[in-house]
Amino acid sequence: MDKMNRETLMEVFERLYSHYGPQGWWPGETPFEVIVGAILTQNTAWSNVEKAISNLKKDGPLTPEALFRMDETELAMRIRPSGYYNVKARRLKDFVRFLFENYGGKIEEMFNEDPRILRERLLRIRGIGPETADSILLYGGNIPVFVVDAYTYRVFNRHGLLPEEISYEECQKMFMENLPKDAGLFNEYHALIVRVAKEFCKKGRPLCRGCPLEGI
DNA sequence: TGCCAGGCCGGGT
DNA sequence: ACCCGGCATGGC
Repeated sequence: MDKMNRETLMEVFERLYSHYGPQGWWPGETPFEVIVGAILTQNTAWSNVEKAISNLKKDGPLTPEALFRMDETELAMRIRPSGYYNVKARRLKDFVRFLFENYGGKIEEMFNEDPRILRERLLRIRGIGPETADSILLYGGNIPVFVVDAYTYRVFNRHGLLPEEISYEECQKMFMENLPKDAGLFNEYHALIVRVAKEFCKKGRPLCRGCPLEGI
């Protein structure tokens, strides 16, 4: 079951990359927009997040200041298409408050923080768990941390590369200890996993005919 | 028409 | 340390 090693991990990447090419993640114009998207996409289809972000930009650029000023109820109404809009409005407000209290509302200043410390602090914000924190670090700050998500488990488990019962941290460690610490690589790798999962690794479909990882 | 989507929290064992 | 219900919209 667990035949994970450096060679396999790189082989998976090579296959996906040569099949799909670069994915150009994260979809978002600014690091702040990436962070907003990371929170809004929790257990939610990206197409819904796009509508929400579009609503947020309706009358002005999407900046920390704009969200800081916006009434939470108004914010909730705007992000309604992304689902869980009440909890997500609070999560966005909590993050922005954190940003202003600690880094003067400046995203660049936040990413000047030691990544290890920053991850810990992000995790203490309500509504930011391991995946969201790591997405913020990697796709917002270009910091080399590997993002693990439901697709990662499903793809690797279905191809017999990883045991089902494995924690987020363990799974992340597996990737990071066996791959060069390269933000560009981690960026593409995660995006490619999402891509192949959407096409060949849907829930309740054990067979993946034509999957680029077939027979690995 | 139900199931699913790039999670996370809080309360209960 | 896990387990589970709750949170909610839009697409297929």
